[in-house]
Amino acid sequence: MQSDDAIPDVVIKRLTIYARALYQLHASGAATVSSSELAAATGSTAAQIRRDFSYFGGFGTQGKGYEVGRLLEEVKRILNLNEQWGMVLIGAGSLGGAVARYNRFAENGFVICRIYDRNPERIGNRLDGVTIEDVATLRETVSREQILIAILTVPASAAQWAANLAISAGVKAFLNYAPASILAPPDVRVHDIDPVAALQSLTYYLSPGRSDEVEPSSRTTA
Amino acid sequence: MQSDDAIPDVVIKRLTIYARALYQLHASGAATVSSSELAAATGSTAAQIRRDFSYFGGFGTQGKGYEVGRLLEEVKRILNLNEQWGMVLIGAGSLGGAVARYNRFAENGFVICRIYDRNPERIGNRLDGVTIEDVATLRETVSREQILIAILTVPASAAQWAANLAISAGVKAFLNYAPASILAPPDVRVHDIDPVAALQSLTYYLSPGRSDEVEPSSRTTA
DNA sequence: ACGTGTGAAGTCTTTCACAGCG
DNA sequence: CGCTGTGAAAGACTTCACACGT
Repeated sequence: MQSDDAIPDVVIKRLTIYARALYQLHASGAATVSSSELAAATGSTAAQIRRDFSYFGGFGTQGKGYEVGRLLEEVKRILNLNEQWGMVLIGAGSLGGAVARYNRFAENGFVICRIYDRNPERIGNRLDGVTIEDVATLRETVSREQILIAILTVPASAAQWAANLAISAGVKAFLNYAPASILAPPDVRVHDIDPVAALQSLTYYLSPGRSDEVEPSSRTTA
Repeated sequence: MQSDDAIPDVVIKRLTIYARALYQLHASGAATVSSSELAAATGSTAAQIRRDFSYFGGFGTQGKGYEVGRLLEEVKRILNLNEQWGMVLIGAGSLGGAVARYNRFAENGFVICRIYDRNPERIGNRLDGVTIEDVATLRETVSREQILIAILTVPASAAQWAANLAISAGVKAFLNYAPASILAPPDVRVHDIDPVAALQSLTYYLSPGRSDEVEPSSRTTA
């Protein structure tokens, strides 16, 4: 009741986008950036950016803008990006394999420490340098190592089961690649990555009837 | 068209989640579903679901609920899922390879027709049965074949360039795997998939220093 | 009885617009 | 001056709660 200054989720999401742009600005040697410049780089608006940073007190200088290095550090601090995060990958099929080999995780401080599967043919194999273990051993190991993040790359039919197991081991955050809704208690956060769902929401905005042998009479112009 | 005012984007996004649940319900033989049952299956609320469908006129029967097959068909119609959508993949590196081999696209009516790269060493190779072509030929082919959807799997530094090229060829929707913000005109829609950004917004909610740091004061809801 | 569809209310988010500071 | 930070207004979305059809 005392500090109901909860930051909206959507602000946190935008912070990650600002961080991405600030990394680039920093690398390119820019010293300062204004809210309108950052807006142009991220597809946001200047007012939005100023409001977003004002939730954390504001990091700018009037008349000048924001100091790029300082702002990036502040964002990293807010998002807890100054430490390495250990993660567990559940599901070592083709999707799990592709995710395990995605270099940007480790480059950004997210390290896959453990990989689990339930298929005996996969257990014992290595994937990107990590041995695939029996998912039956997940709870004991993950809770002992206090891993808080799990990546779900299991079939949809196993997703809730795997999530429940991870939650019972203390996992508090999921990156869910399974095409299924995960039900979890409020202190556990789930971020879904479903490329097919993403495409399906894009096609809503496209008029039907293109490609194959459609006459060139119907076009979009939306 | 049918609508007098625009449907919120967030409603369209939820429609894809409802579709996922309805597919499963339909496959499991369920004849009807109530808004509260669908809410339980998708992590939404009953009122939300009724409101969402009411944007399209409402598909239910009072006292009974929704007929699963009918509702699924309505959602598919709204989202334009009754046709095959051709897509172009730009960037045939390791990420592009993984995306090209992701089976769920074709299973859901999204077919990668063309694959482009700018690297001569890759051009001519095949990826999941499709020959990698020189990106210099993209504009001519994509505009002729009226492909409206592009998947971007290029490095961040090439993302805007590739997007501009695709837009000039008539592409109206992007699934953007590059960790960069794409700037596009308002009639072009971009959906970003950035797993690192997703993790970064998850770690905001995790207290840093997981092996110690048990602050008895600050608790999230349990 | 039961569960939908929807005005109305409530809550959350964005945008405006400008005071104030470097 | 230019640009931030922020009250206030506007707008968007969610939830409530109940009339109504089956």
